[in-house]
Amino acid sequence: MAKSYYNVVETLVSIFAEDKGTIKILLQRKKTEPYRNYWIIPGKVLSNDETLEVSVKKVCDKLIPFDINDFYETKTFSSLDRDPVERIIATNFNVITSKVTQYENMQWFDINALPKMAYDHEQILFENLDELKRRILHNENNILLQFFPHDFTLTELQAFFEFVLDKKIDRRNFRKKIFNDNIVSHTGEKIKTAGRPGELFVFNKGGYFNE
Amino acid sequence: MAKSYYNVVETLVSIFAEDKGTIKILLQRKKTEPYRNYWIIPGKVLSNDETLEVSVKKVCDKLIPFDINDFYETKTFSSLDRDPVERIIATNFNVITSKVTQYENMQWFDINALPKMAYDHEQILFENLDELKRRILHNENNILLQFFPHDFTLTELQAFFEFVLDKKIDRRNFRKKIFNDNIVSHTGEKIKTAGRPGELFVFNKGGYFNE
DNA sequence: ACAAAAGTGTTGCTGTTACACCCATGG
DNA sequence: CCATGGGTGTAACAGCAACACTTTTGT
Repeated sequence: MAKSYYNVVETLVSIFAEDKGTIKILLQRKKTEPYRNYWIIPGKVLSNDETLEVSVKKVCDKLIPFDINDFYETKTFSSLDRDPVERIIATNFNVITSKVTQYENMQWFDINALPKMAYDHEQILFENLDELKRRILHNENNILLQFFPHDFTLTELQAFFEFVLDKKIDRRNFRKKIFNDNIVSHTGEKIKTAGRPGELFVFNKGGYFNE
Repeated sequence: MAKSYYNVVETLVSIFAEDKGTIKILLQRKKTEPYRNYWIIPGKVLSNDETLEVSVKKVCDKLIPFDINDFYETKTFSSLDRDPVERIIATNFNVITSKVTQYENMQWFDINALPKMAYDHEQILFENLDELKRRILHNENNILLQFFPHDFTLTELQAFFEFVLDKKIDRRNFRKKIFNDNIVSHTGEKIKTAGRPGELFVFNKGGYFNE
């Protein structure tokens, strides 16, 4: 390949959602060689008349049945051999959504139990999970509201935090902190569970953790 | 311009250094139109046989008289009109170094007193200063050691923190925290100042703040 | 001796941790 | 009445904020 100043650029869109106290990611099964039947982060090659952000929106429009209005870039990957065929520069974006009905050749995976992934896509994910967790713990950009657009019980939310922190949290201390930080509102509604019904809460729009 | 999947990509390299308790950035004066005599973040167009990281190293080699071994990407910018001539995708990297002798057409600027900058370069800087400050306050990747490879007094270090936080810090509390977090070592050396000489310290290699 | 900057401790406040029992519901 | 999960308070501890005087050097 001749030296040139033109490059192929792609966006990769890592789509995350909360599911039963865990974080899942939506991956796509690759149907062609190379890496046939491996899983990939969905994406799209960038044309020279669109921005990365427009490209991300287009990918989301194909995969998510409602509008996305928030996402963020994590990193750009440019190794010469990340694609065996030609050098493609990949910029990864993270999107948070609700876990929605499934699509052809797509599946939600727990981020702790990823399938065999093509190219450097597992690496790309790994390099961004710590940052994702940091954003969750600090509720940056109201990311918790993106994970929980619906109402939820504090037990569900606690399970999610325990997943992110990978450790048990005391129930009383957790509730104290949540109420103290003023990030949730009472709905008065209850949800039926196997035992005593739990109260449902929603996230405040402007709520931020201290710091 | 015809639609194509080939893009021009450039690296921009924001070079920071500590100077008398402030953060300075090394900018380059543009000598040609457009934006003649405006200031730019130094950079370089990427060829299809080099990675972004290699490109960053090449830029640094031209501008800094010693080896750089640490830098990090901040964000990729892809607006269609960020360059009036053609669409160029820019990935910005941050480098921390020591403030060294000056180069032709280059100058160190206080990050709070930037000159007239070309293109979207001021925007690119702004979008990354908060993150830079966060890394400093948490000493991520031993970034303080990169800012202070030499020895320093606690008064100097405190001035730097006050600059980053944009507020006064109590001297006693500051020293308590620094010693508590175990990130500096005594050298026993003193430096002459206008009053009582201050002790010089160095950063520990493995020292991290709590969190 | 005085000017200039470095060095040093204590107290109150605030947030975090650790810990165990009662309550509401369904079967 | 029992099984299941939800809801609640208090005490010890740690980190953080506020506060002023003494020490070392150069002139």
